[in-house]
Amino acid sequence: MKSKPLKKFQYEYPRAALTVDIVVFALDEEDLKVMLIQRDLKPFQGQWALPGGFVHVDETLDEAARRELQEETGLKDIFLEQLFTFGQLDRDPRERVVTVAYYALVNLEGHNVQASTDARNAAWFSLSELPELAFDHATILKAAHERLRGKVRYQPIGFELLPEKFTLRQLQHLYEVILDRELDKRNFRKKVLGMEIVQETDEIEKDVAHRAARLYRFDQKEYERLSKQGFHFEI
Amino acid sequence: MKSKPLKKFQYEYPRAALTVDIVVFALDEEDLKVMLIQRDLKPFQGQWALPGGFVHVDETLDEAARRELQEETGLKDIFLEQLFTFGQLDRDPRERVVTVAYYALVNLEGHNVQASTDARNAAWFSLSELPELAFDHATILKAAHERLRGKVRYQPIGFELLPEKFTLRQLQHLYEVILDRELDKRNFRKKVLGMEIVQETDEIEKDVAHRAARLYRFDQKEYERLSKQGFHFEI
DNA sequence: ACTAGATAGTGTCGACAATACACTTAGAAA
DNA sequence: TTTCTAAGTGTATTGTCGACACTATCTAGT
Repeated sequence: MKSKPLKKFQYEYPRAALTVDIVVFALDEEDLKVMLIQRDLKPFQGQWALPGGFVHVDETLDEAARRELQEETGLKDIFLEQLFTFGQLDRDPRERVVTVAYYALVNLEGHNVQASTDARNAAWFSLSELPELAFDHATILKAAHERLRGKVRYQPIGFELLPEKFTLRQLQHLYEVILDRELDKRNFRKKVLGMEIVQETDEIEKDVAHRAARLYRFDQKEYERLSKQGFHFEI
Repeated sequence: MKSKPLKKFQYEYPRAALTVDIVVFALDEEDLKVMLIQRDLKPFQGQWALPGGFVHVDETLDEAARRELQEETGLKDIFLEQLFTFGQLDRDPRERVVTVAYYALVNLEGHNVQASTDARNAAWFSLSELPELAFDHATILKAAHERLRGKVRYQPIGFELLPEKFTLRQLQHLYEVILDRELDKRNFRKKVLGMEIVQETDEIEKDVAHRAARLYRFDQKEYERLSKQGFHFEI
């Protein structure tokens, strides 16, 4: 049996533990997905939870979030943004734990999650078919979803959910899924192509059983240039 | 001399200290103001800083923010919202301190700050005439200012900066100061009165050396009712 | 070779919202 | 009574949003 470690870090007043939790969104043909981890330790053993863990004392919050994400899901170099900090007293049954929640956006094609993590433990869930979640993770997930819905309309973060080259149909589908309403194809194209941040490529999609659509690319540089001139993205 | 307290709270791993800091905004005739506290302890002794302090292990983050606000400035029952959590490694020279930043909005007429705090220590500063700030508080203040500018346009939080009854001129002035641009009087009135959340009272302003303007009141109930029906506030 | 099936791609019109713009009215002070 | 200051009010123009339907292109199947 492993001996109990010494508790050698001492403070004058009790301190909350600090964690990060990450809501990772991805998109497939049907739906918005979120990545969950099945817990193998108590509490909530066996239940699904957001990826996350304790913040080390020598790393920033962003670093902690990226580290945990890579350790638990294999994902790295993805869009990651702080969401909110949750500090309810009873959110962890063991002791006082404050968690800084993040949300991340990833395109499924570019990042193979299965290859880099234990497949028994990590899985994508459709937002409409969530299992019961550990801790207050359902609350966190809901907040992340609301943030995404709100933010996607006036900041071009949605592109993070798509491969580098995408069709306008994919882009429209993305907004339809996140905003949960149908959009008019012609009006959508008019609007997107009217902004000069979506760049036509000379490629078309492949392996489709119908007329192939043109591929476009998001022009980050141009977006930043226009933003400085007061341009305001909006869908 | 006071004896050194015992360090009786022990943990297996080192823990960051957790604080809250609050950016309190108010508005006067000219300008947007922020409340600062002059520090009487090291580090940054004598320098100006945001009100704030350590989170107790038995209180939520919101509770900590409200408690610190009342202790240090006397302000209570005011609009308060979480802003962002700052976790740079070197933001406090003593040790690792993570701070959950809040911003607050207060109307100067309704809350007498001077009466309830040590006047040597707390003061309002115009955003254009800030002193050098302790820690990373300049960064936090900037983030709060940006959040306010962004949020005031699509959520009716600006009213928190005005007295219960206000003239449309005051309301317009508020938006002009926060958004930092001039607005057209007729268009502004048309828009505000067109939304049904600003309620005419039968009073007019007093003690002005010109024609007195009508006073209006923000109708929170009506706003909530309309919001549920999909109404979207926007200035 | 032809057909069926599926999605790509395209323009106009009407409704409503945003903007620009100037004079009269009311009250206080001199 | 005059002057000063801000309150209060309407219209015309321009720009944006939303509704709406057909032809073009490619693949797969017969």
